[in-house]
Amino acid sequence: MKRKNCCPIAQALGVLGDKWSLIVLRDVIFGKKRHFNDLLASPEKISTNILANRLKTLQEESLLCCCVDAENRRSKIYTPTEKAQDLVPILVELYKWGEKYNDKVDKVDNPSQAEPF
Amino acid sequence: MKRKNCCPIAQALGVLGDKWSLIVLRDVIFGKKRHFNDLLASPEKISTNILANRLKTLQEESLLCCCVDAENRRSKIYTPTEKAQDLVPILVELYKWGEKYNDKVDKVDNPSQAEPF
DNA sequence: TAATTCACTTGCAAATTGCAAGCTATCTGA
DNA sequence: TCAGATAGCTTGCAATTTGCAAGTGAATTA
Repeated sequence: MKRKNCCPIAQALGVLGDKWSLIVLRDVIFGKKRHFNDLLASPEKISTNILANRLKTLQEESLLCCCVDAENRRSKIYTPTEKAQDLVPILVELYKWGEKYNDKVDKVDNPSQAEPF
Repeated sequence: MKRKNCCPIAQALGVLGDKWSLIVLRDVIFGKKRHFNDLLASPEKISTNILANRLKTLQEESLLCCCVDAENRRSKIYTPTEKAQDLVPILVELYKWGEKYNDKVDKVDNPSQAEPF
């Protein structure tokens, strides 16, 4: 979704306004997850093709950088850029809003998954 | 996208994490747009079926309420709830991030559309 | 060297989006 | 009063995106 000549909100949403980008960034920024399989393991259950695609586009948007693990060359390390770190206030506000309004969704049904993420 | 038993960020994104919901809410909250055709006219060019669908789901999520205009009964008035007003900090942070990182996208090509939204 | 692991890729079905046209109830002007 | 015009949708259909399962190839470990 290209959004030229738009307000900054629409421009931000052009990069972040999909189902998965902010979930991946949450895990990289707060969860300190660095590997493909770490990111796959989050409770939202992203599928492998979507994750691979999101990692690609997030690199194209300069939100993640990727390097090969020096000690295990089949493993790649994804790290957030400063541009991604600057998403922290957005993620914090999303957290606060989600906590205020959506946090009563069947906590009881499966308490074993009650951890934040 | 139902996101039970998830962190508040994922729960918030379950409601807001699509291409259009936050654009519509931006126009209702900041643009003070109240009618279907006002919302259709935003520069992002949402189509009628998507707008109708979003207005429906945003009502189901208690983010908008809808009433008939007393003076023009074919017209409906959509107003943001308190739950929607509480999205202001999220929209502000999105604005700031979008302004910082994505605001250099061809301003020159069409300066007539340089207004925020 | 055989099995395992990591990071994907592929194929395909289902869901969502986008575009254009049409529809119904209300309203406005002659 | 009655022929447009207008507001808010709905419908049909093609294109794009998502989701699931299975498979691939290089690197690593047993």
